[in-house]
Amino acid sequence: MIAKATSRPRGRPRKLAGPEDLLAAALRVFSERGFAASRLDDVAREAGVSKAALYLYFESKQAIFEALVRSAVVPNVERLEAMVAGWRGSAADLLRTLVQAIARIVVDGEVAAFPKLIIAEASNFPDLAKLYRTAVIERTLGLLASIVRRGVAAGEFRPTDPELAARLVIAPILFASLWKTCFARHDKVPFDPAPLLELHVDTLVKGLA
Amino acid sequence: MIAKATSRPRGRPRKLAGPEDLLAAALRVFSERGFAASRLDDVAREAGVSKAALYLYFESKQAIFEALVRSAVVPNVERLEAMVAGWRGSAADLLRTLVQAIARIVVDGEVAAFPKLIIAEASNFPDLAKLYRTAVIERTLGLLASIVRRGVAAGEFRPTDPELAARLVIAPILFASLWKTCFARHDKVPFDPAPLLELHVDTLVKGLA
Amino acid sequence: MIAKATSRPRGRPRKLAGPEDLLAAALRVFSERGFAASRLDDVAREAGVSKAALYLYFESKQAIFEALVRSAVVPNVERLEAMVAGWRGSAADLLRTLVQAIARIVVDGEVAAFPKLIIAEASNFPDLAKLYRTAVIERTLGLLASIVRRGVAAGEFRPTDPELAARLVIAPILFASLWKTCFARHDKVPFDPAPLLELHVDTLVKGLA
Amino acid sequence: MIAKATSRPRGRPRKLAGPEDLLAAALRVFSERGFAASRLDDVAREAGVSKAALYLYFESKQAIFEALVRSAVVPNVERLEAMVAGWRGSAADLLRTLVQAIARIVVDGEVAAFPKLIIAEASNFPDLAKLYRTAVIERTLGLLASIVRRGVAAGEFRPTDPELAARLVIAPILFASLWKTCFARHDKVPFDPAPLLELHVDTLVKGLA
DNA sequence: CATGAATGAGCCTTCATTCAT
DNA sequence: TATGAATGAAGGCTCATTCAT
Repeated sequence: MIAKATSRPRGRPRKLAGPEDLLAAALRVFSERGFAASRLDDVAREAGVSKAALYLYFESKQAIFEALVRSAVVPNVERLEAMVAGWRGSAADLLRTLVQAIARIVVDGEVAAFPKLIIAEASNFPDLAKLYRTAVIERTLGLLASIVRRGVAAGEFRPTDPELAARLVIAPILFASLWKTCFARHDKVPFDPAPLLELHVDTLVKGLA
Repeated sequence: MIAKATSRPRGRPRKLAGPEDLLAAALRVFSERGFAASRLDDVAREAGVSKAALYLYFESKQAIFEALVRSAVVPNVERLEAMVAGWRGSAADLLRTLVQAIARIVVDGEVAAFPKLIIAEASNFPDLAKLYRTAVIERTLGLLASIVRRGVAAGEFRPTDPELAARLVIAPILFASLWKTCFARHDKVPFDPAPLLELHVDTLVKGLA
Repeated sequence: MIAKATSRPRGRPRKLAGPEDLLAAALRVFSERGFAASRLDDVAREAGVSKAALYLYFESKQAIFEALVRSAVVPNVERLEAMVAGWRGSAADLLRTLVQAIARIVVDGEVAAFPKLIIAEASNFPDLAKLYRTAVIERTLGLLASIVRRGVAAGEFRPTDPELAARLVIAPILFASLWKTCFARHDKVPFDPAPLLELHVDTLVKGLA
Repeated sequence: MIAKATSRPRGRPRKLAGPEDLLAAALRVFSERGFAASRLDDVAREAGVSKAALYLYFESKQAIFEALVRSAVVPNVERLEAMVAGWRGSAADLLRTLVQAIARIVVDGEVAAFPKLIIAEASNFPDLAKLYRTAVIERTLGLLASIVRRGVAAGEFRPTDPELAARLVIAPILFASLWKTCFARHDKVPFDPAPLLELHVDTLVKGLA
């Protein structure tokens, strides 16, 4: 939901903590309307600033989007990588944990709209697509592949192409994210990704065993 | 091939058979650039027609999109339903066959861009999203759910929520479609969905057993 | 003076003879305000068209300017060249005639504002400056130099660098043009270029003898 | 050198002596880009000062321009007047000397861009044009006219309208200044005003004799 | 005195849509 | 039926100008 700008006393006083507030506003607006359909006016209003103020911190509309990817998405990937690096249990358990962690980010988190955003704008902004692919997708898939590889090495899983398996792991999470951002609005019973992903991990682990 | 269904007088080479050619052009253009970024100029030029001519058959840009969904996607669903209705083999085999059939449509077919298109525009055109959901997604998921149900009833699969399982079936196909339309352009080795989907069915059937 | 758009019945009917009307309007507006300060809104209003209509015929504001140079200035140079080519009298007489002809174009004519325009925008639009220089200035100077050369050869003038002399011929005409477009507005006695240029030719011819 | 007139306390290296440094910066920037295309940001950066600081000394962008005319141009006129007042030689020699003096200012000097600037902005800033005309042009023309008058009175020149003759004197200098600021950039052989002006004075003196 | 931060107004450009023919 | 010509409504971006500090 897009707020009507936090009421501000009056006049000029406005201390912008920095670009972060603007990015937060942009995240909300882009999530709601998509990138192309978002007007900079909307972003500015959402942030409680003038349109021109956006250009104090960003060179263009697209630059805002790119900064958003870097600031809001990439850190999450790093958190996931740290989690995997420190893991000591079985590959299956790690898979389950990771799936839930990713889902918390990409289905329930504030960046839930990103997959949709990137998919929508990939062809119009190839640079952005490449950035997202390199900085987010490939790193996440690599993480998942490494787990599968670990499971295969440990005899937990049957021999399997880890790159393909990684995509199988991601696919239902992506599905859940997209469902939520595109269709959940009209669901009769509210969409709950948890049982879906539980069944997903169950089935996948069993299927890979 | 789109737009070949409506019977045409045969014989006299018309200037314009009707809306079908326009839709075919729109499909090509929308697939290339996305809906929002496609200019009606482009569609008209691709169809070899004046821009104004589009308005002889369609009320608006969005109406073209909607007609496209109806004409290009819905028939595919009907073909799939027919295939399932006539099936006599095992649920697992049907699943495998159906996955391949869906992938042929949605990954290799000319409507491969539709998932991306719908995802991109769902929030801007809620009516369209609802139409696609009702006419395409839910029918396809229902189809898959019925197969799962059949497999469970036959003892082929362990007891499983068929609605959830249906989503698990679809997810990697959707992934493949989106990958192809959004990222495959920059793949170093050309993206081949076949092995991914094979592994998918293998794993899923095993996991559901 | 910029008119308020010739009253037009009402509604949409408008037959633009072509880009010429737009260029004529642009000439008036640019002459009045200069290129940078002219808004496309003004040009459109002056032409009695919508702003968007300008883009049916020209790619950008600058393109309008360039078209203006080509269409409104270059033909004049060609007329001058023809006049010189056909001349049979003395060099001094030709000089006098040519000075008057140039002045009629560049001081009294509708393109009187061009020297000012080009001078004002030369640094902002180097391409345009180069075009004008090549297509107008150098050709005109070359014309004048050829006359001087002819006069020197005929013993009418003392030996003189024709390129330099050509610039001396032009300078007062340019002065008159600029004075008219920049300062004449506030003259107490209306500015009349004729006696100035007469004295100019007299003095110059005598000085070159 | 601009902005060196107002006495400064001597000794303590101040952060900002006052408006002079700002004007010097403005002169450089305006000369480079022209008035309209110069951003106050550029002027401020060139002066090593914040944009807001400009408003401590000047009311508006235009006010900076006006101050520039007064501070950078007018003193030059006064110097010329002093030179003429003290002259004891022939009118022809004075003419020659004065032409060179003016050219040193307006072709080679740091105010070389002023004619172009004034010409470009005359219609947008009529007040400025009037100021320049009164404070610079008319005084300089008056100076030249007085010399011509002197030469006519002394029998050195034939009877001639001194006001017109003054304009003939100025015209090639103006030409040289404009050529340098607008077109010299693309000259194949570097533009040298000296021979042009030498020929100018020679011819003119001979023509007026 | 000096500035960082912010803004309002404006301009070029685009595009879905319409109308006269 | 079909179109060329035209437009209204926006949207991204710029910049002179102004406060609070």
